[in-house]
Amino acid sequence: MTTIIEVAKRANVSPATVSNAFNKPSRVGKETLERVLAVAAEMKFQPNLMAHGLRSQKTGIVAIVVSDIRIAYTAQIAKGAQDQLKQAGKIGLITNVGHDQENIKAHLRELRQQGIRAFVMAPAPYRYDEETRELISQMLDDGMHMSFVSNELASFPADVVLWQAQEGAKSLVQHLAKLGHEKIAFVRLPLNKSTAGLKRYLGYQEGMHVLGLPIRDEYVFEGTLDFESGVRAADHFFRLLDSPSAIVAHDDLMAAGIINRCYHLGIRIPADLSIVGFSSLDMAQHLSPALTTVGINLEMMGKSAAELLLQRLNEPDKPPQKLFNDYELIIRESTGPVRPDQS
Amino acid sequence: MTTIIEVAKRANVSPATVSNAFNKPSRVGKETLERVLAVAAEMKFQPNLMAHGLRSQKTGIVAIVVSDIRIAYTAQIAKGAQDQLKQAGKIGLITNVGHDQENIKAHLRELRQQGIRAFVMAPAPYRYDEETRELISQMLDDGMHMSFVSNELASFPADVVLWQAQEGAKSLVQHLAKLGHEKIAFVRLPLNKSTAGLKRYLGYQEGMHVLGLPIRDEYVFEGTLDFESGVRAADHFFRLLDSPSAIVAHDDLMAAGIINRCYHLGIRIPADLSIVGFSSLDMAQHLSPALTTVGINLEMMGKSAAELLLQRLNEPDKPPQKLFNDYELIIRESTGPVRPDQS
DNA sequence: TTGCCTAAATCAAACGGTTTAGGATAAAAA
DNA sequence: TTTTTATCCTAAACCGTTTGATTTAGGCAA
Repeated sequence: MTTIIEVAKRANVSPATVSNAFNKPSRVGKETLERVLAVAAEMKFQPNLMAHGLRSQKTGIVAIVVSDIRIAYTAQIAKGAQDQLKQAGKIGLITNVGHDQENIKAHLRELRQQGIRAFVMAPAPYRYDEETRELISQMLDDGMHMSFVSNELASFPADVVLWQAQEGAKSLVQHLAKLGHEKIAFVRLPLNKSTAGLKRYLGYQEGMHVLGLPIRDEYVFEGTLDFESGVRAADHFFRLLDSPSAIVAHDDLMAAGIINRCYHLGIRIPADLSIVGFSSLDMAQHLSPALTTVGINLEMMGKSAAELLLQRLNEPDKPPQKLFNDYELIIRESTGPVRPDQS
Repeated sequence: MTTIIEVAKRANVSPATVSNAFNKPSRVGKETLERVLAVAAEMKFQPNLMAHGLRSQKTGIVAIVVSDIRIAYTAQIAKGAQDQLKQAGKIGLITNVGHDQENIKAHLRELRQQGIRAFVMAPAPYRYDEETRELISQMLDDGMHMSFVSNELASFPADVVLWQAQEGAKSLVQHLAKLGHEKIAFVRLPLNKSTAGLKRYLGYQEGMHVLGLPIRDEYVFEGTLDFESGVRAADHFFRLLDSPSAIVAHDDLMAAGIINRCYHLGIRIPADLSIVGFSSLDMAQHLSPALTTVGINLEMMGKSAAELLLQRLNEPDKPPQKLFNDYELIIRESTGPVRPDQS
């Protein structure tokens, strides 16, 4: 383990100068700077994280706070953020806080206690409650830096990366319309429960409106974010006298549930019914049929969030930014032209 | 931020005693110990990780080294390990090293340089090459502690947690046999590429042997660990004059590929064909049909690995342990009785 | 020459714990 | 009573950096 002192000796300078060479290059003469850096590189010197953190009260560790790393959605964001941080010489500590609010707060407080001052937060698919938001707000006031990957938290005075969920939903509807569908149903989340849920539903509404199609009450089913909801939604729709020819599901997982129900009922996709979802699952492409979906490059979103954070660390007083990532309509097997007798 | 000094003052002892109370309780009188601990708890004292690490050269940080956190298999193990470590007051740093061997080595070296001395390693689904194994070997010699979640690394003198892959494969074959299947095919990985691949194949062989069923060359297809291989395997089997009535796939992802091919060919599952896989995907349950599979509690495996590591940290000279986790046969929708004309 | 200013490099004191060596006290042994 | 031993506790050094204060060395004007 080469320390700063050894480097200093070898370069004929004091440890302080070596430190400055790394942290405040401007304070060091050009000549010396080069020499020190060269020696450090040669000796493969890497500043000790502990010592650095202890003294400077800045850890170089950025916490990537996620709700459930087991979910592909989350994992991709986390990976993207971690990669980006690593590239900037920082360590991204992926922290799994679950969705119990007490637990979340305890985690955040512990991280703060440990001197971690920078956070990438990706709460989805869960949400933070009022108290937790209060804590976050406090932390921001205390000078911590945070960058959110979430629609929910867009109101905080911090950097946020999100995507045009509403536009995405609209483009799904338009894709279906182009295939001749008019009886398009939607499986949504409770509107007051999730901003993402609302956005997607509004997009559906808007899409239908633009096309001059009516939104029928019985074509909107409200469920929760799971497979089972898809199954129930399917049952609901098929029980209608005039059942839809296409279904937009709030999430891939719900779409998978619908597909499963169709499988059991012998309903052919896309011959009898078209289905689309919103990309959360890597697996969507491996379903049978493979799911048409609106995809977001989650890894890129993680990267962006980390990048915003890094910028902020350098320039703390920059006004908060909102970054919109592009979505992409991924057409796969689950959508096809409407059956003539259905339209 | 309450420091050890404040606690010391409040408890009328020296900082050293507080430190001892936490780290070497036996060195402290019963009376004092209780008082100190009580005061510490009351003040919500948490030792500063940096300071602790700096002085003691033990970080309290355990690196959880995975190849790709985006894969559900990996994420579950990582989560389990992290939870367990957290419970023991340590921080589990999930580190995504990818599968480029140079990168892996660089990562490991960096972690070492940072004073991290304890590792949970879960390389799957990738492997470490000879050079990387050499480095790991060195690190073990240098006194680092490692705990592996992998069949591949069972030969190292370190703790390993694995599962009875061979038995699992056998139980799949037996399940199919009980349903009347005799023409059972297998999709395997190249045998020299992965220990897991070999184990599962051997289990298939053994299962067939016990049942007195022949293993036909044309019923064994060799592929790689992806969806596409499943598709190709399906095509191969269906081209046979006497095609199998059941397929065992090395992995759920391959099984998903087979299912997809059947979907397109109009082959009904399980009426015409039964399919089973090995649990790697959370999504297996969301396929249509839901996949019968051999499941392992990956989170538990992660927990176990962390637990072994923690034990070793306390007792460095314990002989290395191998821990076998139980598997579970999860019967879902993709298997059913053989068609009379098929047997 | 003297004085003043600036830039570059150094010094020494933290940061918040752990560890080592040793001091005080009390109990046990001589 | 004195010496030894064991038990608790403490003072001070130390881990590897950073950081304000301080020194040193030049450059330039007066």
